[in-house]
Amino acid sequence: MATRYDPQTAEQKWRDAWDQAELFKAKSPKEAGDAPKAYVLEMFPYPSGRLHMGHVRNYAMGDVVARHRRANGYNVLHPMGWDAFGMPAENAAMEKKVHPGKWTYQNIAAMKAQFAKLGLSLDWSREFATCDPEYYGAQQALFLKMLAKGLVYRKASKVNWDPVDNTVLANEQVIDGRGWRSGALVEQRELTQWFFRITQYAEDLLEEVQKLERWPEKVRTMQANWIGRSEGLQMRFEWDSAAPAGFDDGIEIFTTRPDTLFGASFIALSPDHPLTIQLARDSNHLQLFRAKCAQVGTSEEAIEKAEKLGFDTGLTVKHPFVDGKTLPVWVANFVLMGYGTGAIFGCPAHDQRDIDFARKFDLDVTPVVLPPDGDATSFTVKNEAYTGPGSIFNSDFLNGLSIVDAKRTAIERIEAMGLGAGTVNYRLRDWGVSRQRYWGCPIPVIHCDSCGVVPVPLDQLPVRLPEDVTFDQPGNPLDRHPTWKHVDCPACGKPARRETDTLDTFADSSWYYARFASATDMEERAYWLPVDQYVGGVEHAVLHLLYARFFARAMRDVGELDLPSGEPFAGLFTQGMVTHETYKSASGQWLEPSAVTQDGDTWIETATGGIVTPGPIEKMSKSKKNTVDPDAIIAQFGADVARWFVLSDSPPERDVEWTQSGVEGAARFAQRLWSVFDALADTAKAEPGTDADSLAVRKASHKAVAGIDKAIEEFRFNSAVASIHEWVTALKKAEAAGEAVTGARLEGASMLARCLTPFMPHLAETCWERIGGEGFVSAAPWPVVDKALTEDDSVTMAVQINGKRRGEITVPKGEANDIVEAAAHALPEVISFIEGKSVKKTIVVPGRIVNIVVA
RNA sequence: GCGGGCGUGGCGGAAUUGGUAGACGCAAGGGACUUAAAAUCCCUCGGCCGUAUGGUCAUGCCGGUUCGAGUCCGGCCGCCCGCACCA
Repeated sequence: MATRYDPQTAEQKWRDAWDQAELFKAKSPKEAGDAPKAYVLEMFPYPSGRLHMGHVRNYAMGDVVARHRRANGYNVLHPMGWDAFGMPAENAAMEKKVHPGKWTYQNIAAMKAQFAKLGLSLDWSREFATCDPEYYGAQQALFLKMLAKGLVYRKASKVNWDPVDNTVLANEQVIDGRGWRSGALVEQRELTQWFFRITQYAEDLLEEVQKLERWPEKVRTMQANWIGRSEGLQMRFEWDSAAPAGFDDGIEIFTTRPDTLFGASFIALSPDHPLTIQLARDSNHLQLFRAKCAQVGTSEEAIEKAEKLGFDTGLTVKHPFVDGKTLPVWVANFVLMGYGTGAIFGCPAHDQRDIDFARKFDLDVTPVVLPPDGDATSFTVKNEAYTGPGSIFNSDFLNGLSIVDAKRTAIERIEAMGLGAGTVNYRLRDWGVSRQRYWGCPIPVIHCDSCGVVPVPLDQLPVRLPEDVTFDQPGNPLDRHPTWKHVDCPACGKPARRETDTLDTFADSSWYYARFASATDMEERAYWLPVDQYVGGVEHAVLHLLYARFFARAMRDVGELDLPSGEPFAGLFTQGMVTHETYKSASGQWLEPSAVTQDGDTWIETATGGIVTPGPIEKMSKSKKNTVDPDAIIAQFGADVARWFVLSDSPPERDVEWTQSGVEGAARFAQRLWSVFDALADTAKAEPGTDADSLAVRKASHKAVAGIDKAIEEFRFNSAVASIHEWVTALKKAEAAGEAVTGARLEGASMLARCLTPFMPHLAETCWERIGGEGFVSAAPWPVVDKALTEDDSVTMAVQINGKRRGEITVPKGEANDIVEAAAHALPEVISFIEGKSVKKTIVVPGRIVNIVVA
């Protein structure tokens, strides 16, 4: 009598059993012996308190890899923890009057319970949260080591300041010039901030990222662009007019086009350039101009692009190569202080921004690059700069040179004149990490009026966050805490103050992978790192992954990590999002999927019967209400079905659309899978037969395993799922073939259970048990493929005439070409087709195709 | 503007990387079983012509290379992502 599979009882049972057996605990290097190691890591979650489908997909993928590696004999480390510092906890504290720590640990407990239901093969013995004092204490020690090594420093810098929340905002937290939370106009403020010296590794970070072959090309490109290396010349223009105080040597500029120096017609300073600021002190006009520049927001690129603003300072500088030639010094809104030196020379003929500026303010335009087909006497530039290839002209000693040669020659000349040198510039800037927040890692230094910045002695770490804090007013609770910041200077003993800024939470996630490997043991860290397979969202392509690469280098250089390459993640996979159709009610409100019903081609609101408009398919989000709660899905269908569904249809790197019918299909398939094993439950053990039917079944099984194996290795889980579907169909068909194939079916079922384990581990265990498998299938080795069974002795080849398929022949594998050719020519459809025509040649591609070419 | 990616049935997507296009799934339609439903099973399912064997068109569009192109090359069109006045 056929039975049905009940996920609710089975899933709980197996999870308990796995826990008891400590099945997923990583072995120490010693215990592992000769087994190769595999460190499989998914980006750890922020403990929001609710699991969402994006988590399910992310962790299901990592689990497939981890379980597959384990079955293939690897010593697997697959840990989990919590990225637990951050603003949501402080927001909750303000809104719900609950301490951020309490709120966070409650969320962790709730989320861990949800995680448990997914049946992930995680080693929870290494769990930590970044807000654990042990973790952030270790991070503080690391910070101090980096400080001693010069990798951390303090400097004054401009920041986005929210005047209502009294805090610094990250660039991405500023939306249309306003704070994302308070809605207040963000101010630019000069504050002394802590910085990580990430630019020290700019060259290395750029070079090494190109070598990470198991990273997506897209991410590597994004990182390279972010680092933004450019080669050029940094030089100074000496004064023609009297030098302003403090700028005696001239103006430093950076250019990537020293070949166009003879086309220079002006110098432009950033509105934030120190000289601009100095000049503005004595000039109301310039002050007003600077204010006007500041008004143009950081967003709305289109508006920003439209208008070039300029202010003539009246100062002039000398052209380095042309005696007596001078250039006016302007202030221009399009020159950025944050790149290069904050000053440029303008060559309007060959730079679009410069030509826009020159035309507006009526400045000289002298072309110096002649296009390959251009005529030196007639070539002019109107309103469009020429940025293409060509040779240099109108340029004295550079005339006739290629752009490349002219760049080199110009740099050499400037260097000889002592005015500058060829340099490399990076877009990447040092990482500002000071945050005026409570719920983050305290920066472990003390400010003393006598001694300056004094590190907190190591034996006093961790610098703990105080518990008794209030969130009833804006600003940093650490700063207004009555006692916390008042301490004696560790150096001189006089009263001093703690640093009240905390670290950017990106710091916490920049080294957690090393902590998972071992809290303290450098050898264990060296054993596990780098992470063999990292899995996470592409939204972290730049920031998190760049910061983590920086930290790995910094840890290496302060002796915290034995990792010569400095690369923490050898393999990276970025998975797509989970999307869902959106629904809007007649009154324009977003509706949850559970609140609507499909009625033929139309949708109605279940409660009211109102007409519902289905909207675009978008990433699941609370604001659009197009979310599906994993808990509800697990309660209805089981975790295996949820896992199966998010891996089944779409390629892992692309988005997957969650649909009700799709998940129902997955549930149907789970029952179908079960029936394969259920039908074999009471069958006596039997060896596979050698008859044709048995052989066909065995071939289906062995081919399927080979395909699934390859698909998993290549991160094509959807293909693995398709293979399993086909395999199951073959095994179901074989049920009708009688006693003779029972042995082959049993062999297939045993292999199938093991292949199923990475995807539907609970169902796989139940199936394994049903056919009398030994121990846990989660601990069973991957099935061994008999190569002989994956190859057929005969092959069907298409027969084409002039590239069009006209028939097919089946020939023994490896048959000689002339025999294959003869067989093709003997086909009735071929004979009738080529009758009366002359055969020019016949192409035989062994094992694939025969193509007969006729006139 | 710069950089990267992608266009295949009603839908998500396969296609051993130049060799039988549409695997597998979803949806749809038809049928079996059933008093009925659920569940399950079977069949059909790119367009056009044809009762059918079959023919023909077809992988965004145009062209090229090749015995052979979804795949390679050139040019368009469209969509997505990242960066964006980076000198």
